[in-house]
Amino acid sequence: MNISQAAAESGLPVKTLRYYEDIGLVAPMRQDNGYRDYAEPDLHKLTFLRRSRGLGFSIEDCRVLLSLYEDKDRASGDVKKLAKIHVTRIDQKISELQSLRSTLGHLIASCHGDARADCPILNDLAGEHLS
Amino acid sequence: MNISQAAAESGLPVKTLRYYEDIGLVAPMRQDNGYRDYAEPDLHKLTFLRRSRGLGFSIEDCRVLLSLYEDKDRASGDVKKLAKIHVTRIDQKISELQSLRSTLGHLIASCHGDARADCPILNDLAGEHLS
DNA sequence: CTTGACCTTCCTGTAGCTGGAAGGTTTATT
DNA sequence: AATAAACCTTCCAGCTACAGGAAGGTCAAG
Repeated sequence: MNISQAAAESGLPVKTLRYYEDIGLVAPMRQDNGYRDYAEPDLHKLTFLRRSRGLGFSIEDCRVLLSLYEDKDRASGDVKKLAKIHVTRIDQKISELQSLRSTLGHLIASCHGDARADCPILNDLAGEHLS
Repeated sequence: MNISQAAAESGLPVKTLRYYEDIGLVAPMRQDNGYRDYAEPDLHKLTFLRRSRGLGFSIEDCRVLLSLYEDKDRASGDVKKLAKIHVTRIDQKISELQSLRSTLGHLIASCHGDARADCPILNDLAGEHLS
């Protein structure tokens, strides 16, 4: 199967498939003319990657997940551990963003937002309340 | 003032100060020996940048904010508008992350996480429920 | 006079691709 | 058969916002 069809079936861009081969994630066979030839197992791996990337796992996470996926003797505990670490990172990111959102929300609420020059948002960014 | 002291006072790394000069954000004078010479207005701008970056504004956002900050005739509405757009982006990111977190949470809860090979997380990533 | 702490510029690398150039192959149309 | 369109290939550059490090100049202390 040519690269464009593999891209269509996996839901990933053509460029991404070539990139994944470059970094050693999914290396398809080659046809006589040098074109990449994606087989069923390759397609499964690509779909697996699209989904795990979609869940925010890094490429290196995916590399581990993929090896676990292909290792029929792996322990599910290994996978769960990785997923838990990932959830922790996500939770941390969420709370950071919520904190930012709160601060910005207050600043926006305090700014009259008209044609006048006085702006509490800029004043705060400049650290005016400190000097 | 030398770069390392400017870094200490602004709370930004030395590397970042040089970078900000490269991209035309804060360009200090030079001493006779070629060393950068940061003056008060430069320090204010650096602090402004540290704070706005800390609130998650992109460098290009900061460039606009900085020009508004230096424009004594600007309208506070312009600043408010930019801040609101930024809040929208943050809200979107938060809800994406919450959705991810929820999906991952369900997967983790469904995985017994022991030494057995059967793993609902990998099964889901592989799209097994579809085939 | 040397040591160490500064400072300079320049080059490379990070994550995860995306876009484009230059060129070969295959397929469809004329 | 010729040509055009649509594929495919490799390789190189660029994106964000810096960080790390090499090679070399400058300055203050002992």
